[in-house]
Amino acid sequence: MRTILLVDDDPNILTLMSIHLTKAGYRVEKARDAESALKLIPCVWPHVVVVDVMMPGMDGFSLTKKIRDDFDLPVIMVTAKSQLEDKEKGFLAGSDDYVVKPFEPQELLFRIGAVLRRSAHPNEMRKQVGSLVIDRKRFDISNGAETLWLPLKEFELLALLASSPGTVFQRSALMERVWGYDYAGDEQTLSVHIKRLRERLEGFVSDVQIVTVRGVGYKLEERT
Amino acid sequence: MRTILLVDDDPNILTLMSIHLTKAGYRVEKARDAESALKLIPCVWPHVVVVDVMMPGMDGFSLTKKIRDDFDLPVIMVTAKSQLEDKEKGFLAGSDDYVVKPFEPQELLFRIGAVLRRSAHPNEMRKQVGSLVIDRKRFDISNGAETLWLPLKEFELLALLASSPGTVFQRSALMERVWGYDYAGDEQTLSVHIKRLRERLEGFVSDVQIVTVRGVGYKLEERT
DNA sequence: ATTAAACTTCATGAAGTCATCATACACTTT
DNA sequence: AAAGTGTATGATGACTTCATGAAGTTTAAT
Repeated sequence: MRTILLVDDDPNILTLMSIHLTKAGYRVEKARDAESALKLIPCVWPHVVVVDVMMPGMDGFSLTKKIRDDFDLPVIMVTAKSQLEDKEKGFLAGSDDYVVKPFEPQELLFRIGAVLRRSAHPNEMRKQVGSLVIDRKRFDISNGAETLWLPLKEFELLALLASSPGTVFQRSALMERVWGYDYAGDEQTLSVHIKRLRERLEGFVSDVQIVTVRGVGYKLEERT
Repeated sequence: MRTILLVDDDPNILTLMSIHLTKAGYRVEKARDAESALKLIPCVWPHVVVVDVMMPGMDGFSLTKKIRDDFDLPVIMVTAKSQLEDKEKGFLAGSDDYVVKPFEPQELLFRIGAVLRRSAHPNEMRKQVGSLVIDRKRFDISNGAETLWLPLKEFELLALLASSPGTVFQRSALMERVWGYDYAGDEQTLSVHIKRLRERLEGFVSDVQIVTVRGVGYKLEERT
């Protein structure tokens, strides 16, 4: 079952959309403002976030950007702002779709469907690779017998690599997604974190390892 | 560089959109109808297809469905049909976005950008020639039984040659695309890499080989 | 304020890739 | 057959890239 997080300051709209989405078979979570949405995301890990632009406090553009930067989840913006420059701001913030109010609830459903079809879900709550289980909700990993807590960066690195085991992630891509696209720090920072992560994994699981692909990046591989 | 395939029976619209897209840095291919679009796709492998709904012959809905089924490429539908049931047909056919005419060319650009950001580009990720499979995602090659890792340059060379088996690539073209258009190094560098690549392939696959075309370049050929 | 943990940066070294050169070979042309 | 051009091959040193250890900085908790 797929979870949608709705963010809108108008409780009527929230309820209305919620009804349609629930009827269509989605699990729906609601937030009245950006701040609570950001707090909610790590708990419910929605598959898509539907964001209203005009809200008190942090607006929809900033929220979208933050969701994309911090969680890399798909976002659909919903708003009465139909100006081209608003759409531009929306897509620049990282929105996957931009729906202008008023719209038919059905259309939102179609668009959610389209976004879900195309999206990888790098942030699944629980992901298993070999005997290694990465649990985003508890923010720890386990090997069946014991659980281990990892520092933030190492956890995110591992979670990202584990989102597609076997796939090589370019160093630049890892940096972008763990540190943010505009991070200007040392290239070697990544190497150091990979090293520490390896040290921790070594004593913890024996059937999963981080492999260096020289000139490209790293991948998480299941040893056979 | 990203390639967009435009499919529309109206040559004016085709030209207009083409100008905007080219200006935005995309490579643009055009087709006047569904049939020629389907023929063109395997040749140019676009990253996104922009499809007009109303066309003589096969319409946009059927074309979209076929593109999704046969090639799994992202599709953006563009049409004057603004009815909800048309949108439904569009999204059901597998469309990734649906833009109603008239629209600002800029908006199409934003939406193409959004779709590209989310798409996995399955065509570029895996390619098979004979028994040889080149996997860009895993950054390795396999012959059905075992997998082999290649150094960066060799892998890119092979991937490029394999993108169009049987086609001769000029030496200059290979250099340009693997080393960059502004590379000023030795001409023989390419020969050396081809040699190493051949050595590795020799023991690995028996039905595919790199053939020298004297005075021109190289091609990847399937031995029959 | 003190301390510990996490994170970043820096310096160094090892491993491996890559570019280059010299030379050998193959095909073409005269 | 000889000269000329284009490609193959082997060897080598320069260069990249990454791993690692350690020092320095930030952050958070006590």
